[in-house]
Amino acid sequence: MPKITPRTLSGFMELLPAPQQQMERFLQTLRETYSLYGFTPLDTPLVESAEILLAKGGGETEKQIYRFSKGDADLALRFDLTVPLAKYVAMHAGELAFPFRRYQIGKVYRGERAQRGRFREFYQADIDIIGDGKLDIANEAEIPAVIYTTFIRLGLERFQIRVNNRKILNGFYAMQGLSERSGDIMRTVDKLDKIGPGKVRDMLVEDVQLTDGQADEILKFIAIRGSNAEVLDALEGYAGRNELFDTGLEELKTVTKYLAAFGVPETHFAVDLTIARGLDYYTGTVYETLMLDHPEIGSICSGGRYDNLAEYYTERQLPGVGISIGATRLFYVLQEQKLLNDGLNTAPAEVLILPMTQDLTAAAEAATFFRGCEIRTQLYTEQKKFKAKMSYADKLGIPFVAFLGEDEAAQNKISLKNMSTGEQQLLSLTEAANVILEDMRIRNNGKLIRG
RNA sequence: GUGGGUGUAGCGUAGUUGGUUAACGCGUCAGAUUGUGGCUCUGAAGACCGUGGGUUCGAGUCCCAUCACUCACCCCA
Repeated sequence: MPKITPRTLSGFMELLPAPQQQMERFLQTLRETYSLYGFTPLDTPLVESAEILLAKGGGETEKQIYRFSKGDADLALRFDLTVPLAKYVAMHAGELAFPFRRYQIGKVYRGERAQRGRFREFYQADIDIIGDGKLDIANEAEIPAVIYTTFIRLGLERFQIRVNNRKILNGFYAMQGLSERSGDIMRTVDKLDKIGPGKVRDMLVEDVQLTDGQADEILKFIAIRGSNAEVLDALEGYAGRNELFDTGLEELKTVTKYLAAFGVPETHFAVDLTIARGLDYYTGTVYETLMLDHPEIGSICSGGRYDNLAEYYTERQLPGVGISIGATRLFYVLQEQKLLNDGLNTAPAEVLILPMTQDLTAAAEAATFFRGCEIRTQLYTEQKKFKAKMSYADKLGIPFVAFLGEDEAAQNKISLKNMSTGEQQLLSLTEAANVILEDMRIRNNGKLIRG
C-alpha cells in the first residue's frame, strides 16, 4: 500500500515528549501565577461563528483568519482570545461580578506566513480586567505587575516591560494637527528601533506625507529617553496644550507610581514613547515586553487599556485592560536559548517496574502500591530482553527501576535500582516508596513536585 | 499577499569543471554481555538525491516547471 508521507504543517508546533513536558510545566506556571493575582480561568470554543469573530470587520483579521463552512454555517477559528472574551462578557454581563478578572490560556490561529518565532497556531495566555461602565486606573498598573511576576517565576531576568499611553500620542498628534494620520504615524514610529531615526523621518515625509517641520517635531518627541522620571519630566514640557495629552500624562504618572507599589522594580519597566502597537482598539495605557537579549524576536507580551470591549455585541459600556503573553513564541525562545529549567525531571514516571516473570500479577500490584503513594509509576509489560527493558528506562530518564523476579517474589520484596548512582537494594514496597519519595524531594530542593 | 534562498537515509551534513558501487556523523537494529542501562568495540539495515519534464553518450550536479520548506517585507504574540 502506498504511504502518505507524514508531515506537520508549517507554523504549527509539535513537540517530542520531553519538551512537551517542559511546555506543560511552563503553562502551569502561567496558570498558577495568574490565579495568584485573583484571576479566574475561562475557556471558550476554538470555533466561533464568523459573524462574531469578524464583527469588527476589515483589516488584517479578515485577511488572516481561518474561515470555513460546514453545511450552511459560516465558521472561523478564533484569531485571538480578546474577541471571544468580548462576546462572553456581553452575553453573560448580567451574571458576572464586576470588575471581572479572567485568565485564559488557549490556542489561536492566524493564516499568515510562518517565520522564526511566528506561528500559525500558537498559545496566547491572556489576563483581562473588565469593568462595568468604569474601571480604575490602578488596574493598568496591576496588569504589568502580573506579567513581571510571571516572567520572574519562569526564571527570566533579562526582560523589560515598556509602557506608553495612547492618549499622550493622540494628544501630541492633535497638537500638530495630525489626528487623522495618527495610525500611520504610530506604525512608522514603532519601527524606530529597527530602522533608525533617519529612515523613520524619511518614511514620515514620503509615505505619511508630513511636512519637514511636522516630521522633525515627531522625531524630537520620540527622542525623549532616559529614566522614567526624566521622560515624565520632559513630557511636562508639552502639558497644557491639549486636554487629551494632559489626561494621558496624568494616567502614565499614576501607572508608574502604582507599578512600584505592586512590586515591579524600575529596572524592569520603562516609559517608552515609541511603542504604540497592538491591536488598534487600545485607547490608553499600552504595554509591550521584550527579551533584552533577543529583541529580534519582537514582543512576547503586549496589551493595554480599551474603553469599550464589547461595543459590537452590546450597548453596555465595558472598559477593560488586558495583556497577552505569546506563550508559544516565548517557549520557543526559551527552548532555543536553553533557558528552560532543564534540571527538572522530564521523565514520564519516577519508577519503572520490570517484571522478570511471565505472570504480571505481582508487578501490577506493586505498580498499584506505588501509585497509591502518589509516585508516578510505569509497568513494563512487554516480554523483551532485559537489556531492552533497561534501555527503555534509560532513554526516558526514569530515575528508578524496580525489578520483580522470582527471588524478590519469594521474599515479598523488590530490587530497587537508582539509575543515576547505579545503587541497588532489596526492599519491601513501603521501604522502596520511601526511598523514591526522598529522592524526589532532594531533586526538587525539598519540595515534592510531581510531574 | 510581495520578494529572495534551500530541497541528498529517521535527524544533521559531504558530494570537485556533469563521469561509473552517492560518503560521513548522530540515531536505529544485532552481537560482545540469556537478571542490569549509559561508556567502548564489532557488524548490519536504511536514499529510485522533493516531484515532473528537458539538455547530454552520461545528471545528485546544468535548464524549465511544480510542490514543500525557509528568510525578509506587510502585520503581529
